[in-house]
This record gives sequence, C-alpha cells and structure tokens, in this order.
Amino acid sequence: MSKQLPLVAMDACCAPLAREPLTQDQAVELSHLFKAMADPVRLRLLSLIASHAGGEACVCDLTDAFDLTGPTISHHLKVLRESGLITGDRRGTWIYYRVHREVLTRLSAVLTTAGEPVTA
Amino acid sequence: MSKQLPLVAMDACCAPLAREPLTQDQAVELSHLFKAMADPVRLRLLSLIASHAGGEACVCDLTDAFDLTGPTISHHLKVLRESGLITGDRRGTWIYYRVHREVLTRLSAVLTTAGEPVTA
DNA sequence: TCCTTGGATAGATGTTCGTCTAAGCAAGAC
DNA sequence: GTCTTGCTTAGACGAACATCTATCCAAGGA
Repeated sequence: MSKQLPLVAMDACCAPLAREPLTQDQAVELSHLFKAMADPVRLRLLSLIASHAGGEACVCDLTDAFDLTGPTISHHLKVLRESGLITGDRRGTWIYYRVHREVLTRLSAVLTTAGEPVTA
Repeated sequence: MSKQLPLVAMDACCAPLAREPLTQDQAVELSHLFKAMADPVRLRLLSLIASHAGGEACVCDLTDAFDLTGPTISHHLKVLRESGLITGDRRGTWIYYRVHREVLTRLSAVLTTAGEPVTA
C-alpha cells in the first residue's frame, strides 16, 4: 500500500517552461503529473488532502465530499499515488494519505514566468 | 483566428490548492487547464512558444520540432488556444502564437505550497 | 472462530482523446 | 484570374479514460 513510484519530475526540476524549450523526456514526465491533475475529482482530492488538518486525510474523510462510489474514489487515489503526488499508509483500520509537497512545489516552479525575459 | 475564450481560472486565481479545499467549480476550471497541458506535445509547444525569441513563435517554427503531421500540430494548438493558454494572430502569411503568461502565473500560484502550514 | 467495516482490485461499458488523411480557406506571387 | 504555400477544419479510427457493479483482502471486535 505504501509502495510508491520513485519521485518523478526530477529532470524537469527547476528550469521554468518559459525559459528554455522542454526536452521530449521532460515533457513526457511533466505530462504524467498534469494528466493526474486533469480531473476535477482528483484536483479536489489533492486539495482536500493537502489542506486537511495535520496535512493528511483518511479515505473516509474524502469519500463523503463526492457523489461517487468507493471504488471510483479508490481509482482516482491510485492515479494520484502512481503519479507520485500523494502517498498513503495504513495505520490500524484506516489509510491516511498525504501530498508530496516537493512535487507540487516543483510543478509550481516549472510554471512560473517570474523573471523571464519576454525577448531572448 | 484571434477569437479566444474569455480568460479562465479567474475564480481559482489566488488561493493555493493546499490552503483550502477547492470548490467544485474551481476544480472544473483548473482541470481544463491541466488537461490542456497533460500532453507532451502540447507542453513542448507551450514551452517552445514561451521561450521563443520575442515571446512569440509562428507555426512554421513549431512544426519542425515534432514528428507529426501539420493537422495534428494544428489540433494541439487549438486545444491550447481554447483553454486560454495561448493566443494566435495572423500577420501576413504567418500566424504567430504567444502564451498568456498571467494564466501560467496563476497556475503556478495555485500549486505553491510556500508558507502553507502543515497543520491547520 | 466468524462477522463487520474500510478500502482495493477485476472486469465491463460508454466516452473522450490523439492521430491520421482528405478537403478547405486565406494570403501572396505570377 | 490561377497557382503555391501556410494553416485549419472535417471526419474516421484505435487507444486511453472515468465510472460502474461485483468481488476480494486486511484489520478489529464479538
């Protein structure tokens, strides 16, 4: 359950997208992360977990916020997990999820246009 | 050609995703933007345009970077256009595209976790 | 032990997406 | 006018995706 993919987007770590053209590999890596966030349910899940008290939330906290079945929520959590955006670990009866803030921070950095010259 | 959708993601303007839970509407708006970026070709297009000298690039500059047909590139540019990430205008023979930096900046702000308390 | 509860997996189904070929439109050269 | 070039639109098709129901596994309490 706590088995995660290695942290991704390391290659696309720091260079803002607007400073120099992304390589093919960087683009593929980043696209996986954006694809994981390209769904309203997953965005809200991510936001619910990230903003939850203690920085973590159990699935029981999440399911009630949606009009979807348990398996569907479970599927979306799996997508977020496999993209490296969140981790989950079981403590007793419940499984707690928390976000990988470094990944969000890295994405934020990639999208920034601060300090980017308009002309090269 | 220069007809664009109104700038989106205004509602999701400033509150970082990790500060408070996204509303359904905010999540839907943001998901459209992330969906537009959830493809390696579109990410590279965005990056090529954003990092191009003068802040703009014509389609002829873009097509050569990919092993795809013209219509496919055109399709991806249309997705980026309709999401509000880029605009294109024709000047004489060529069409020039440039990115809406405000949108990128806003997305970057939404993803930031700087200054976010881990506990509420 | 067996039952209950929390949560994931398996498999099916309708929809969306990425790519292509073919055709169309706009601008300039002749 | 007609041709060429740059780019978009239209339509088709296979792959990927979001959701569901049914099933299964793990942990805790009787």
